[in-house]
Amino acid sequence: MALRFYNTLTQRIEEFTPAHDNVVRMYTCGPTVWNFAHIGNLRTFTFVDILRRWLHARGYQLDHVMNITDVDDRIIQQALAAGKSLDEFTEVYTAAFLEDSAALRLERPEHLVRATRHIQEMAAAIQKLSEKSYTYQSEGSIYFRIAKFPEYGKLSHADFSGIRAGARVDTDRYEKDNARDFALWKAPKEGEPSWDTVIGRGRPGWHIECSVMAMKYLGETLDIHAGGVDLTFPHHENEIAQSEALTGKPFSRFWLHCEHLILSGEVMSKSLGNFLTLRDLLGQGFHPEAVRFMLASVPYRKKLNFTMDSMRSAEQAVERLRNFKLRLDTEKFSEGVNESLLESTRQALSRFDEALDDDLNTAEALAAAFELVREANSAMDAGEFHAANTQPANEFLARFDTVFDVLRPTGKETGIGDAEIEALIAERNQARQSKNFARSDEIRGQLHGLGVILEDTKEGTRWKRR
RNA sequence: GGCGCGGUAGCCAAGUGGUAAGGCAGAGGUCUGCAAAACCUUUAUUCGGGGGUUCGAUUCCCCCCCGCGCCUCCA
Repeated sequence: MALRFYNTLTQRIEEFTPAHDNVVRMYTCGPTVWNFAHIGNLRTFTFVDILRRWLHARGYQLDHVMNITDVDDRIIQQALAAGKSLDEFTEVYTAAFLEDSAALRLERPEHLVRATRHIQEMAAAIQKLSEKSYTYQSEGSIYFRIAKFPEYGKLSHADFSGIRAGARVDTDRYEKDNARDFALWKAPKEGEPSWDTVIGRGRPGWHIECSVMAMKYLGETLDIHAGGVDLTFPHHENEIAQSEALTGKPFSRFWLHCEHLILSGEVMSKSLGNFLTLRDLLGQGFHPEAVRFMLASVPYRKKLNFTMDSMRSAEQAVERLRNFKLRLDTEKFSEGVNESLLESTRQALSRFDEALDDDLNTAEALAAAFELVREANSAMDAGEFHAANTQPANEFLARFDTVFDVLRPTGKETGIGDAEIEALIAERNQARQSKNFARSDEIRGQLHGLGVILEDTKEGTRWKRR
């Protein structure tokens, strides 16, 4: 079956192909750089990465824009409190975000764009919306009038026609005609950053940046727009309203939303104070690949229940896969081929592909991988894994790793080179021969301290870094 | 109240109208100088509860219970 995704817009699973040629035009909402990203944020970015990689594996080229929101209320507030300029302040967290992304092996989008570098374009877009009478001014700010956009609500599937301010909507705070109207442009305030533009001095509202930057780099209709579920409303709904009011064309054909990461029964969030950063986990000794595995292993439309156990579990699971790879690379297999295993390998591959085609079912894809690992291990144990089975197995792992990318350990400065390790192992084996177990255990312990783990097998000692 | 998601073994978690994937942990075993590491085997008569449809439901329908999210800044 073909590649298909659940589209929030239609609430259905739909077959996906790009609208034009072979290029997928995709926009995903990136971080607001006012703090470190927590692993809930990173889950969404990992989902985007898996999406990218799978589209790529399926033969598509990518033209992907991710924004960095570097101006909004929280940022301004924090920067002010820190006594820093907006740029000085956001630079720190932008760099941190890029570091985290690199640690998690998230592919870099073709365009990583910053809101503050597109202020004039936003102003121009707002001006155009005003010319089309989609806006009104109030106390120096400019609002989008949703009553002018009848399709408002089509993404979140809510009916906003019977307009009534909800009990929890603070109607006093803004001078708005309708509680759901949203700010396109905010009046300048003393001590806050603002820009001079064709529509006057001020700063942009949150939603306009995505519409403007998406269309600037990708055109009026995107193939895919993705982000976290909590952005569905109002952010993405507002993006649709603005963009489609502007162009009269559908803003995006597909809308994909990643579910939340849950910690102790609640959504991980800064405001609840129950958040963990990647740095926290790495500080506890977890490997970045294990974090990546943990985040990728639960299909994106399911809530991910985070526990320290799930972290340890991920760590072990990655190790199991690597051990298999190590065996494949180091053991000597007799000539010939195990036909039945060859067939299993083929089946594992098609099961893997089919799973990811099915709205990125990563759990199912992993099951295909682990089942093959077990079968191949059993064959190896029984001496029924033959030389000609090596390449197909390696090809499977290569396919697996183009998406999951966890097999290669993140290089650490262990302070010991391969040759040195080999030499110590040779010395240890001599010591073992002469029953000098004190010395052999000493070497084992020494290497262990350097993150090198020895495995004594029938075929001799092999080692791996951990 | 509106919209949406979910409740499957100790934990995480797939899945299908035809009799429960996978990972971790646990138990047993193989290997080993001892270990470690690794590998293998094993672990839910049962899928929140109650009805219904069906030859057959965890999977479809109805009701109920529980948890969560969005509806306000939020990945």
